Amino acid sequence: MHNIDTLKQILHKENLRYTQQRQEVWDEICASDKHQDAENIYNSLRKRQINVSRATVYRTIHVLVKNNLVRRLNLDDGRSRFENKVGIEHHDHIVCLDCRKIIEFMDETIEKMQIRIAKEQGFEIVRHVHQLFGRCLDEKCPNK
Amino acid sequence: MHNIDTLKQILHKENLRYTQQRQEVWDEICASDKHQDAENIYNSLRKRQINVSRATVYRTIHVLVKNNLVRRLNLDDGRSRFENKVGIEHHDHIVCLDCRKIIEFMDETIEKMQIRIAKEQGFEIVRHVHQLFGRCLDEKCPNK
DNA sequence: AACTTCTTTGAGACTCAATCTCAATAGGGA
DNA sequence: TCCCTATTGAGATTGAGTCTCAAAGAAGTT
Repeated sequence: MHNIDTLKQILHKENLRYTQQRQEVWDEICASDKHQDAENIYNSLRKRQINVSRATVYRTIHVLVKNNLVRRLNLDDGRSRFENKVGIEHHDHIVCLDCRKIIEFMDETIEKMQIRIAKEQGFEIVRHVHQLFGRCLDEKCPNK
Repeated sequence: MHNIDTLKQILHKENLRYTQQRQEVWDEICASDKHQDAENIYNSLRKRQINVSRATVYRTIHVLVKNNLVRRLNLDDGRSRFENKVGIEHHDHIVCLDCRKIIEFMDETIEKMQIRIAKEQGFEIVRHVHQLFGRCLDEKCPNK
């Protein structure tokens, strides 16, 4: 399976061992598009009878983030969320303040403009955060 | 002084009392353009012989943020930073990953585009976060 | 397969920003 | 000035995330 090789590859590169726990954490992040936090990931695994500790979940996430398999999202609610990056196009996020629904967006023009703006100020961009917080028009949203 | 009236006004509106501590916290945030965190604000006040507790610093900041006198910045380093918003044009931030220098930027085109993008997805934007993280070319920056 | 070496894991202690508690203090209207 | 109620400060608490260290496990060697 493709996910196994991807993980084995980066673990090898980092001189780390391939373990069942690391595979399970990576699988869990890939299996969901729900921008889970570490506690969710931990609970999902436990619920499926997979023994793994919080410490291992956090430690594995660090490796995955460092090696660009996973992106860390900070949506200003006090905990990090994580999403698979492998085979996924770059995008930013729109978040509903009422129902916490998350929509992804990407605009090539904005992407280019921010690189230019940073360059004008003498910066080489490494990463950026672009998040739009607001209220959605969804019927199921609690503010209706 | 203008800052006193501004604060008295919003405290009155919120049915809160005007106190020396609240004034001092607000003054300290206005006095600096350094995007201070709560601990910095607390320490600066203590250094100037002003008695105030951490709890009061945090509580006052909440009121100021809620009433748009102050903006909370989350620069992914685990604590919030604060900047005066009164009489200040809207802007976003560029941050150097090496020296943590913070530059402000504003682009009217991007501002408009993000409103349009959100609207297309059925969102009314309330606020946004746009941060560019990278490396600056400053001679004094530790990565040189 | 057994041995060896070194990494990883898990349970729980710990950290640190931020929040909460509650008795003592102090606005501010009458 | 009195009274009522909000505010304050010291320290306890919370919660996400990190660290510790003994036990378990990966993987190369014989």
